[in-house]
Amino acid sequence: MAYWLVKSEPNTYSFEDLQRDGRTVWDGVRNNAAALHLKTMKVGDEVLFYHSQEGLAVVGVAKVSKEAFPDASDPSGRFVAVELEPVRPLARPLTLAEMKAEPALSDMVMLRQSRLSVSPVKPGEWAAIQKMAG
DNA sequence: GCCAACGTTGGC
DNA sequence: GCCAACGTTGGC
Repeated sequence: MAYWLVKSEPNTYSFEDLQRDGRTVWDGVRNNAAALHLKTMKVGDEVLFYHSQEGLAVVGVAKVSKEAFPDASDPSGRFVAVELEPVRPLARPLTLAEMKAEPALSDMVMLRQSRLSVSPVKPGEWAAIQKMAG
C-alpha cells in the first residue's frame, strides 16, 4: 500500500466534483515522471487530492480504484490513466504554506518539484499530513 | 500577469 | 548527442 498526491485545478476538476461523480478517470497526464508514478499505483493506494492555482491546499483523500491503462485521450499511446474514487474530505484543508512550514514535510516531492502533477508521498509524510489536518 | 522550474523539440 | 529555443505548469 502506497501513498500519492495528485494536483488538479479546481476550476477544471475539484474534489467536490470527484465526490459528486463517485469515481473519475485520471487522464491527461503528459509528463514521463508523473506517468511512471501512475503506472506504479495499485488498487487501494491512497491519494491526497491537491487544488492548484486556486485554493493551494490538500482538500481530500481519494483511492486508486483501477490501475494504469492506456489514456484514451493520448493519440501517441505513450501515456496512461488510472481511476480514482473519493474517500473523504480532510477535516480542514491543509494549505501549501502550512506544508512548506512543516519540517516533517521538507523533503516532500511535491514541494521540491512544484510542477510535477503526480508524486509519491512517504508514510511519515502521510501521517504528518493527517495529523495536521485533524 | 510575471517568472522560475523544467520538460521537450529540433537544428547542428 | 548536445544544447538553445520554446512551451507548460504553478506559485506569487
